[in-house]
Amino acid sequence: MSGVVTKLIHGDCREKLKALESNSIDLIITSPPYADSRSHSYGGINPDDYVEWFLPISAELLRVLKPDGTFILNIKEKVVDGERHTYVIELILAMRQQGWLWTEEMIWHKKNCYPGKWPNRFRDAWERLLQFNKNRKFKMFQETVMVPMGDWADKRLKNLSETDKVRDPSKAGSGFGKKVANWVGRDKVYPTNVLHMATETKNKNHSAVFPEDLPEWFIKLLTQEGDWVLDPFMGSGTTNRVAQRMGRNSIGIEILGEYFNLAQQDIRAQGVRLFEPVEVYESTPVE
Amino acid sequence: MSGVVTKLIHGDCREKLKALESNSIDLIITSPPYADSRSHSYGGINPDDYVEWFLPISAELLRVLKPDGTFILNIKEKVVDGERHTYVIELILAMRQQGWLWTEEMIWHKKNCYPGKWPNRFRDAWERLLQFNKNRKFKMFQETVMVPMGDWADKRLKNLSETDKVRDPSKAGSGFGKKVANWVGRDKVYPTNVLHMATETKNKNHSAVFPEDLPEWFIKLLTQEGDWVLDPFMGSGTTNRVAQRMGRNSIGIEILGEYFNLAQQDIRAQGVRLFEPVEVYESTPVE
DNA sequence: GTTCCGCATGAATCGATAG
DNA sequence: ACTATCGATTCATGCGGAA
Repeated sequence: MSGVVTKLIHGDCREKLKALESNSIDLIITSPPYADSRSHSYGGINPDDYVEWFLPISAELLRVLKPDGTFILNIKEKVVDGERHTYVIELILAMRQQGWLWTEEMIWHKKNCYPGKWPNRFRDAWERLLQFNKNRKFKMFQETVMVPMGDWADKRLKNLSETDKVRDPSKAGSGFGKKVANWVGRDKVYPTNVLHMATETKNKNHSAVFPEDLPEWFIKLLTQEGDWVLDPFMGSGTTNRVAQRMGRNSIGIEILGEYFNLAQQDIRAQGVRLFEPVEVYESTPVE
Repeated sequence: MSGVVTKLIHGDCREKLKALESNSIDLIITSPPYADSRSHSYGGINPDDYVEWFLPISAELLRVLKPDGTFILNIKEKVVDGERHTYVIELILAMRQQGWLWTEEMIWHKKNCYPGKWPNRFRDAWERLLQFNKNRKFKMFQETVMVPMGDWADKRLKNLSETDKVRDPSKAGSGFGKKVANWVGRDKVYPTNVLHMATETKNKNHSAVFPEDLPEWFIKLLTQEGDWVLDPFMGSGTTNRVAQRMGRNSIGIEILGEYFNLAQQDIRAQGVRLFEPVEVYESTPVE
């Protein structure tokens, strides 16, 4: 049985990333501190300085990612002076200058978003899941995240008409045609780029409420067993805990001792439960 | 009874907007041709030229909008060379330079999105609904779009991903039940900034499938009866038809004679049905 | 009149082939 | 090498006709 390595690093990712090997990571997935939040850890980055702050980090991430790997960045801009701040879209432009490809923007629809009422806006129920790559070709295992077909399929596919059995080109000349017969016996369809996931309600004393479903979905989609996953803003270790459970090696970096200890504790405990050889590396203990 | 004015203008909005009075419009809502589409009308704007093409138009829109009015821009970037193109986010930055405030970005989740399978991306199930304002203070009537509890619960349940229901029924079930308890006695809730609406597939001879629900939602939220609504890219007149039905005056501009005639026909017919005085202005007839 | 069921339709994208 | 065209793939919805 292959052992799973979960490496936890305590420190500032701006420093610690430099020690990682180039082209060694299959998937980077992280939810960095949004501007002006978690002010106790990374010093409360001013929205206007956010791009400048993040670029050195994304440069290191570009270096450590394998050519066919993927970087998933979960982020959302804050409201500043009644406007959505532009640091996220500016970051996208700057990262492209850096060499990243902006492959896709998926939506995390938060089904149970934070309650509240404001006079001129509604509750914010979504966050960006920005997908960046080093190359147009990258690893993706779509069949691992297929979902059950909608209810319509039962009735629709019960008995097929003649046109269903052949390829029926669209009348509108869009070049689109359908062959319904291909769908018979299929019970699953590919998902879309809108993910419906509730936020985690169990309070982990971590400001970012990253549900386990989220890293799990991307780890399934973008890695195989034995691959390497990195979260440079580990927090309480959700990504690494999921990766360990799924047989992926992972690295997590966290600056705050409080979170680092929490993550280390959880992941060690899970390693024991999993009955499989798990090595937990760690840097100097934190008190 | 107050008459509703629906003014339809045939021509290029880059020209026709100049004739409109400054500070006269309460709500602008439009879905401009996306880059490289509708090539037969606006000449198929190249993605790289999109910002440059749109800025003169948004400048006019800024002029005609009332200080407390709102501009809702429905748009989505294409994939070019395997990447999401950046013209939309560049447009946001450029419009802010022009004097617009980028108040919010809402998501239109298209429940029945275009089918297809590609090796490195999933089906695109969402579009941007960008909200721009001239001032931090603007008109908004939130209570008009409150969702009945039943509806809300129905929609929420429907939008739970199937995997969630299957994977962890107990958790999902209990979470939902708990929430429901909080809503007892309340009959309406505020919506979020994620709108779940299906595209219209009925044959309208118009490529853009703008569901009536979409303008209706924003017209309710951002205008009152007698207010003025503008759609500079009218298409087959969905926005104006809805505005007329809701007792709002409106202006629609369309460059293509085919769509213009379609819109004019529909809106006249509806005016008769509504039993209320409706004036339909039009420019030179199109054959 | 209701419900049921068949079916065309859509702001799509990729890769291969042709000019 | 670079652009233009073409074929392949795919799923939820609302309409309209049938039961």
